[in-house]
Amino acid sequence: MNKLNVESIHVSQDCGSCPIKHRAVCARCQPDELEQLEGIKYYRSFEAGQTVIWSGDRMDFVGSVVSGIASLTQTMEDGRTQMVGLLLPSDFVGRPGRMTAAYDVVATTDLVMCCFRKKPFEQMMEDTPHLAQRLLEMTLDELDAAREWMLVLGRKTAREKIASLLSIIARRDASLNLQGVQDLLVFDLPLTREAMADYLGLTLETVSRQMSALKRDGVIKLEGKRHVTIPDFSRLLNEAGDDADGGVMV
Amino acid sequence: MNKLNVESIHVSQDCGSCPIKHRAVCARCQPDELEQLEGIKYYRSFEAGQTVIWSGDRMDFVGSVVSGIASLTQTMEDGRTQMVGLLLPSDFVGRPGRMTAAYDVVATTDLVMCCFRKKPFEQMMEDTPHLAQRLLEMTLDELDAAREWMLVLGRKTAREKIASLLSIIARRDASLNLQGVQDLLVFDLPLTREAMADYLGLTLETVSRQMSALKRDGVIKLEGKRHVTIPDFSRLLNEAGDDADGGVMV
DNA sequence: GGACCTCCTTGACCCAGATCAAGCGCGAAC
DNA sequence: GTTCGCGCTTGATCTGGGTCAAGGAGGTCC
Repeated sequence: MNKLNVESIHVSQDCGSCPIKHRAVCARCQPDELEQLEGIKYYRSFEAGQTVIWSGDRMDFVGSVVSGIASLTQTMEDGRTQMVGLLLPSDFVGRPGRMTAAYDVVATTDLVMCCFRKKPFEQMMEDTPHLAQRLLEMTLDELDAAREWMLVLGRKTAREKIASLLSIIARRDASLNLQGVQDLLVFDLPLTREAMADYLGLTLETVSRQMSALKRDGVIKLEGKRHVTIPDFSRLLNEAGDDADGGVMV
Repeated sequence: MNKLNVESIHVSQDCGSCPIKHRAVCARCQPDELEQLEGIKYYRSFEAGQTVIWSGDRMDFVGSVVSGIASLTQTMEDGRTQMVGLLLPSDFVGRPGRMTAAYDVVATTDLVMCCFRKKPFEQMMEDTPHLAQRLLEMTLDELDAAREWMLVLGRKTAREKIASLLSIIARRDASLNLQGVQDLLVFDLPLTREAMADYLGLTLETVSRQMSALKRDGVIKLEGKRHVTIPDFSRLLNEAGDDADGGVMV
């Protein structure tokens, strides 16, 4: 797992065969606009655990996650940390018009990013409305997700927090694999217990205990530490404190 | 305080003299675009405590807060509530392209909004890049604020949470009154203890106790329940767990 | 004046989750 | 094989903030 993933380095240079072309910032672009983008783009790969950029660093690119998962993290002076975003394939990194990174960006799994040089990207934003329109849409979605997460952080119990996180990962995983949310869901957790704790505002011990409790109660099944099976998704949603009505896909 | 505020109903119909014209969605619009906006806009006033719109309701307008404060709130089935946004003058309400409201919007103080009919506003968004550009900028700012708040909710102690909220209100109040953040700041809290608790993920008892503690320790002074004096802003920032370096204005 | 709000404060007690600590499982390095 | 070390689990104990309960301050209405 720690040796370099060769496949992820020799990535497609061609937007036409890009796996995220339907959901990324460039999703609305016309062929000529894509061509323009190809001229300012380049790929970067990171191994799990590597830091993509530190908060406060000068940032001369923006980009999309092509494969793998990255996390946005904030850290207080005394070391307390809070994850404030989970970046999945097609998610956008960086902010046009801003010089420096506002958060630490860390590769949670092996990661491939499609980066655009910031200056020309900003210029294109002004010229081609398609880019800005799509970015607005994506930013509004992220804002909704952040607000959803504020409810989790502010008002949910530890058990509900874990169930919320699992249901989000399960739902997204199902949507990546192009299948609806069925009753039976199987996936691998892409996060360590510590990363889960940082996302949920808990300690890793509490995460571990609640995972054990959900397993004991039959809400989830665990093989090893990471392989999760969810026998009844609406049960999980119930545990998360959400309405159990919707297995609605995003 | 509960009787209708007549002044706030007879509001300006003229964008030229609008108090938020430099910061609202329309800030980038050209004179002809403003004229077009004037054609689809109307004002609405609300008394403190009134609900502007309920989550899930059909929403056929978007708009800006002109004066007063509104809050975005999420509620769980069992009644637990979390405030997920504090809307100040110039802040935008609603999401173009979405049919229904995602959150409860409540007037925290007496409130005046400048509303645009949604359909024609969406059309204008497509036609005039200035609107979409400004909205993107504002949405990115809100996303940053939401992420900042995730750190507060997930990792800060009750005392730090209160200090964080007070510093945010103090800073914004200073910026509204067009004065920098000085050492001595005075303002009226626009929130009840309960609203503060809903924002901070605490109970109102804890809010009250921590306010008393901060007063006892000389971090703040209180006259009545709402009138706050901050004798040393950097001290407050310290209590909030933030770097005490910056009295930087936004 | 008194009655009755609403908003807030304070005290006593309790519990969910943090903290501190020990140890397990498993893959990598030697 | 043995020895690391990392990620994780589990137990014992502590504590910050929740819960329950009583009452105060100040405003409005009669």
